[in-house]
Amino acid sequence: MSKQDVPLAVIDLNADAPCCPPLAQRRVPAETAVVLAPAFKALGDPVRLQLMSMIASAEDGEVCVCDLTPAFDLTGPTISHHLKTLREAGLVDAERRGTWVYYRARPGILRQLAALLSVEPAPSSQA
Amino acid sequence: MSKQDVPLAVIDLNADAPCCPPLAQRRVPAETAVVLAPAFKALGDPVRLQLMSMIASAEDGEVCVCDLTPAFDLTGPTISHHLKTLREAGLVDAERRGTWVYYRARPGILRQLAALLSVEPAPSSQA
DNA sequence: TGTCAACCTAGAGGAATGTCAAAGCAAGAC
DNA sequence: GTCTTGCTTTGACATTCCTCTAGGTTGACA
Repeated sequence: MSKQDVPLAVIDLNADAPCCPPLAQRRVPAETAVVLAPAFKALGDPVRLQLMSMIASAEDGEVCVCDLTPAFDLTGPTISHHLKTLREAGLVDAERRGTWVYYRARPGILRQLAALLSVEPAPSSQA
Repeated sequence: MSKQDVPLAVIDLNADAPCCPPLAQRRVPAETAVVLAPAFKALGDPVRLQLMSMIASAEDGEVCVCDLTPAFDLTGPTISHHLKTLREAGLVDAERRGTWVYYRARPGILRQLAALLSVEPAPSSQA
């Protein structure tokens, strides 16, 4: 069922620990970039960024699609398409429970992306 | 020279302080998503992710384009195009000094993106 | 079993993106 | 002043993406 036959190499997107040093600390290798770029790309759409936020900030840790769809001026299939993009990027997980489908965030990869973007707290270097 | 006439509203991409609470803490408003999604989109390409990393991790704080181009199997104009994308997303700044053009990272927006993605350190909730 | 609701998949059309070759502009060398 | 080098811009083409309508699949309930 997993459509992603991308060779993950040494990078485990499910791991909770950061996979790589910050982007600003050492040059990101090509293989790492190929694996992580799709995750950023998935967040590169305003609708998906909001979907991701709604899912990740859910109190119960999960959200029903029936709660996501009415929050946008888009049709059901379009929302479904965006959710599929987030799923294939490894950012969320879906589970059908009875009639409804619930989405849940994967904090591991989110943590890795944040770690990759992290910068020294105090700029004070130039300017 | 700044081509971005996007209404930044209350979100200042140049600010050093995070503009918004983490994505997983509270739902990202639509206006915030519209402003920040292009930055993620710009990082959503493996070449640009590597370019961003090379620029941000430069020892002198800046990199000459002449050092960036030979690092990829792409033509000069293509690298220039990707750099323009990073520039328009507000992630880097360019400055011509003599014959060469130097690129420099903007740590402010990088810090904001990292803050938006930040998650609680200890999962320990499920799994 | 039949019917209904919720969600996903398939296919199509228009827009945006990635890449290159060719041309243009700016700065230094002779 | 003219030539050479370095980078960007322009134009073109193939690919990918976003959105929709139409149809399919799964589960609940009478």
